[in-house]
Amino acid sequence: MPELPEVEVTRRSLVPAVAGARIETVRVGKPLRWPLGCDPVSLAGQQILGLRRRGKYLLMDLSDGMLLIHLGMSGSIRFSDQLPDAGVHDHFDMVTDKGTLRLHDPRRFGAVVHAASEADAVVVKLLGGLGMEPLADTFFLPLFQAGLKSSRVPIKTLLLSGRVVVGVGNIYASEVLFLAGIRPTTPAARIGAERVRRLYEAIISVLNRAVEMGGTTLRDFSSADGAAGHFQTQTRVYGREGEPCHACNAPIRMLRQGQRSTFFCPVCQRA
DNA sequence: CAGTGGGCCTGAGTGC
DNA sequence: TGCACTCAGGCCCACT
Repeated sequence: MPELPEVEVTRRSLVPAVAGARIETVRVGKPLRWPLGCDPVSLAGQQILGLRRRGKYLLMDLSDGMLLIHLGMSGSIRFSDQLPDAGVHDHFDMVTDKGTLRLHDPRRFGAVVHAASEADAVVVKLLGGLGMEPLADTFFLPLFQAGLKSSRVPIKTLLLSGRVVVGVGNIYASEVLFLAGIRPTTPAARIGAERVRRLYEAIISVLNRAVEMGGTTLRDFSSADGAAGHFQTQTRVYGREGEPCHACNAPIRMLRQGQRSTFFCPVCQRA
């Protein structure tokens, strides 16, 4: 589910709830992708100082150390002072004096990982290879251009890898390539400067708009206060195989790249 | 070194 | 109704 917009929507809905809260107890359920890396009891008494985001990771700053939270494919976070008893897919509960933060994740590709500090080896391992933040003012076109130039991988695959720019997942990758008029299979290095610029701008505008619309809710994503997103009504190509392109009426096509489906318009995306 | 594919999990949907 | 199979929003890691 969660690509950058969904994680950012989660972060924004969570900040007012958790900022300054004091942790009382932590309960972990079934194993997630990685172990927590600390005794849950050691988190009790700590204060939540802030909640940042890096790519699709949420970074929760504590009075001593931090937590890296990833939603994987099926994760979502709720925060409330009156949650029901934990269900079979609720694998992390953090009770604070302001309410309970709960990670719900049926597929358990998500994770909550403790790090002693930003310099902790686990932070380097998980965040070290990440590309530029597309919604930050550090997302520079020349660097983006250089990143594409140095790779012969299909552009869709490169976007998904997060090595050049982070946060563009399977839905938004198809969408931004459509807006830029680029075929998903085109080797990144072979895209002309003008189309690279259009792609750069499409990434910024699509992700921003998705955040404004509360993210994409295909199945069960919701923000921390339970609100569903609406961007799924805006997708031009994703999930529309066989349906007419909104721009030219040609049927949208689907193909597989690295076990992930890609949607594109064969007419609008020629280069 | 760059690039590819397997695997981690569960649930929903499809076709027989 | 049941079973086998495919697919789903991500990403690390072993391999070529």
